Amino acid sequence: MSSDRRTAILDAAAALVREQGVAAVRTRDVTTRAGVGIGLLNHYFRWSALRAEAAALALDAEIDALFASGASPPDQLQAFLARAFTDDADALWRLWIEATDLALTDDDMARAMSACAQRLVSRVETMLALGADAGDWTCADPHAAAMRILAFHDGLVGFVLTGLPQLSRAGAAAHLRHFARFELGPAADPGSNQART
Amino acid sequence: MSSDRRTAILDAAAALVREQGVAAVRTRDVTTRAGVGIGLLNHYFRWSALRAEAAALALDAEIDALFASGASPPDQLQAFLARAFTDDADALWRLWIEATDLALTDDDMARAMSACAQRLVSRVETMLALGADAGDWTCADPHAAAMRILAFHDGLVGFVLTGLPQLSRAGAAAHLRHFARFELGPAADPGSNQART
DNA sequence: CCTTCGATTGAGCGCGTGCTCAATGTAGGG
DNA sequence: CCCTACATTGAGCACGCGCTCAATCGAAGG
Repeated sequence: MSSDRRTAILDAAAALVREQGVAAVRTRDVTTRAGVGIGLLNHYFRWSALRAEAAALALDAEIDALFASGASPPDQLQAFLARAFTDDADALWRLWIEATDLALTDDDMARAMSACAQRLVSRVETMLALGADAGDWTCADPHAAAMRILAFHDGLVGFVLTGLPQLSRAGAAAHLRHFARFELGPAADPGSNQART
Repeated sequence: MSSDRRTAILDAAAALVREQGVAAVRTRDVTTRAGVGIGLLNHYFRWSALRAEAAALALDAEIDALFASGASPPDQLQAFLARAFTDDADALWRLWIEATDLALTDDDMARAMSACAQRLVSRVETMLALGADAGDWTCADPHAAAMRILAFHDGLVGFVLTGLPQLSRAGAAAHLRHFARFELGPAADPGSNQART
């Protein structure tokens, strides 16, 4: 089927968006990368819709990778905390920030990001709930706790990426662990020492 | 002195930026509002520099208003917590988010916002330190606490403004109080008796 | 008065970018 | 072999927007 080219365009868009963020990518970048003519992109997509779909693809893939279904809740939490401030995650968070910002004025992006955000919250929420059930930590209200952890996480990521105000990766990571301990109790602290057995 | 017109342009830019954010305002909007020709704006400014200066003006004024020098630390904290999620503050936070985003690619904005952010942190920091000295609450590391509170605050504001993920103003306010209690101890939250919603 | 010179104006330029559309390619049915 | 229908192409269009620059204004000095 000829939708080879269609998916080629979508994949190229997702890859570029993942690498450079949503703001920097142009239609011509996508068609060049996909090896097709400019017209074909507009035959299959509107740019705002393609851009939104590409961003959602890239982010969903990342979210899925982060919360690997096989891992135990403490391992998932550990992965989440560790992944937050590594430099190879910069492009990802930058994408998140730019997409969020675009969603303020772009309806397609708003729709796509709404699903993404929903998904992320529910992943964190179920992780927290499962961990609480398993006795890994205590968490009275998983949804509220997920919202708080994500809010704090977003704030810290913003500081690290923009430098407004300046905050080192190590400092941000320490703050996030500090907060996780507060939310989930001392048993949940994965960083200082693996005391749990 | 002819710099009447210059300051008229700057004031018009600051007012527009305050009302509509940095992303939506155009050079022609500013010259129209200031009642001058398009050429005069370019005679006195480069757009990126004017936009950055206008944003800094608007934000600095707001920061100063928030931390009125006469108020006691607990009053200042209450004002900060209360001001976070009123609807008339939406435009302000939207401006903050857009300016932060722009700073990623615009050097002028990055410089201006760096000073702004620095200022905000130091205001919160001294408020926390003064309150701790006065026995209003306990705070071992005012700078770190200020960074954490602001990070959490930024994250919540982002959620409320973008709806990604959805979060009510009331929920956000409750979370912020929750966090303040975590940072400063129970003594810091006058409304904490029935704060949970 | 005239001259000079900075302040001021706005039509128009340059450029980036999403998108159009007539032209061309190509595969399948008759 | 033609015909039809869809895939594909890319030069060029439309539009927004920051910025230029020749022209004009106006006040101060002589």
